[in-house]
Amino acid sequence: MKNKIDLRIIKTNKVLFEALITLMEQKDFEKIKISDICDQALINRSTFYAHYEDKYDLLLAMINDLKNNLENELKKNKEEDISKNYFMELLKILINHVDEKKETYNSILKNDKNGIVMDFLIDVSYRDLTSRLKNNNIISVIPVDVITKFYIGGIVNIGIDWVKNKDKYTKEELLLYFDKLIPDKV
Amino acid sequence: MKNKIDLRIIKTNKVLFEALITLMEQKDFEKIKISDICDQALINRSTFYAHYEDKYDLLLAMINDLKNNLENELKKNKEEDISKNYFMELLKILINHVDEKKETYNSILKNDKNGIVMDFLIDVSYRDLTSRLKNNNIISVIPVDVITKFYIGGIVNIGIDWVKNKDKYTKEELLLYFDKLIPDKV
DNA sequence: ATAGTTATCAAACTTTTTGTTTGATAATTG
DNA sequence: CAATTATCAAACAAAAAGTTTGATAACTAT
Repeated sequence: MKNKIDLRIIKTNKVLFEALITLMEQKDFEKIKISDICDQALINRSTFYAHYEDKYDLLLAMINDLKNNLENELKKNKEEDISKNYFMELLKILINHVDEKKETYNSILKNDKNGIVMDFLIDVSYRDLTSRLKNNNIISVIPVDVITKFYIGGIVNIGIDWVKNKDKYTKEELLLYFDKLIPDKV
Repeated sequence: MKNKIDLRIIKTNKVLFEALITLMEQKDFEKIKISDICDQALINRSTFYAHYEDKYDLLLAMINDLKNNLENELKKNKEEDISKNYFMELLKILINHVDEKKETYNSILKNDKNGIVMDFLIDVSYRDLTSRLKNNNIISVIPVDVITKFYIGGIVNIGIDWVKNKDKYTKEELLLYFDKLIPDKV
């Protein structure tokens, strides 16, 4: 009784993800029909319904997949000393992760209405960001989660710009900008 | 030959806007049917099509209306000395504007996929924000529009939080937070 | 106040898209 | 290789999107 996942399922998911990304590059999510997705993915429409309720369900699955991917990436690179301030390390991993999946992120960010990407970035970076800000004086005046939202908002907004305009500046410059813009310990 | 706008048109637009806002408070934009909007607005479906192509068209019209509204607000309050640094003034007007239309902004921000609100906030505040940052040393290291995107992103992200959780902190506190978080001239 | 204009309406209709069901077939697993 | 099951095509039913019509009521302009 091994619980191996059927290869066909994996394959179907893969082509559906790819199809949706391709289509989202071309047009607005609103305008994409389920039949468009199936045509692009070369699968039968009834197969789509065997896996997902609707296209929004598919989008959420994609975002979730991305999140898991990032979390694994972080786990791999971060079994070290917790006391240290790893925020810049985290940003570096994050930037590389986004860089490798630029098309996906570009498509998704355009359609991430409820800020799900924003939310999981907050999730992922909350601890290290507050750690970086710990001894800074602003933290005594403003609620921590407000500060966090502020800097994550800034990071994501620059990130969106970077993803959209791939070649305006390099990964290294991006990282440098973040370092300058986010206050360090005093 | 006066070109007065027919009252019925104004009225229809009004009820359509209100209907969409009401529905967006209740459910996701994706799930809202045009017939839902018409039912809520108490108008005939063919009347809807006489005005808008689809519901997305309606949403865009609403956002545009909001933008015009804000721009008028700013014009009224800013015929003064240009040389002065008005950024905090601008934020104050902005906060009041959003506060007066909290429900609308709350609904729209949930569905503003392409960052249209973000874009028009950048439009509106670009000049005064760069003016505030002018003599700050970061501006020499990082491209101006990158810095702008960073701080606008932060402001909007806190703004979203504020709009969603109306009573976590007051307008005055919000303004104070912005003042602390956005570096001033040296 | 009224004549002329036009936005809205109800109702019936076509087209598009969604969602479901069937049984046959081919791919995968153990 | 036998058993399972995901995919398929094809035909459906149901829901939603758009369109068209001619009648009516609301509005504008004189």
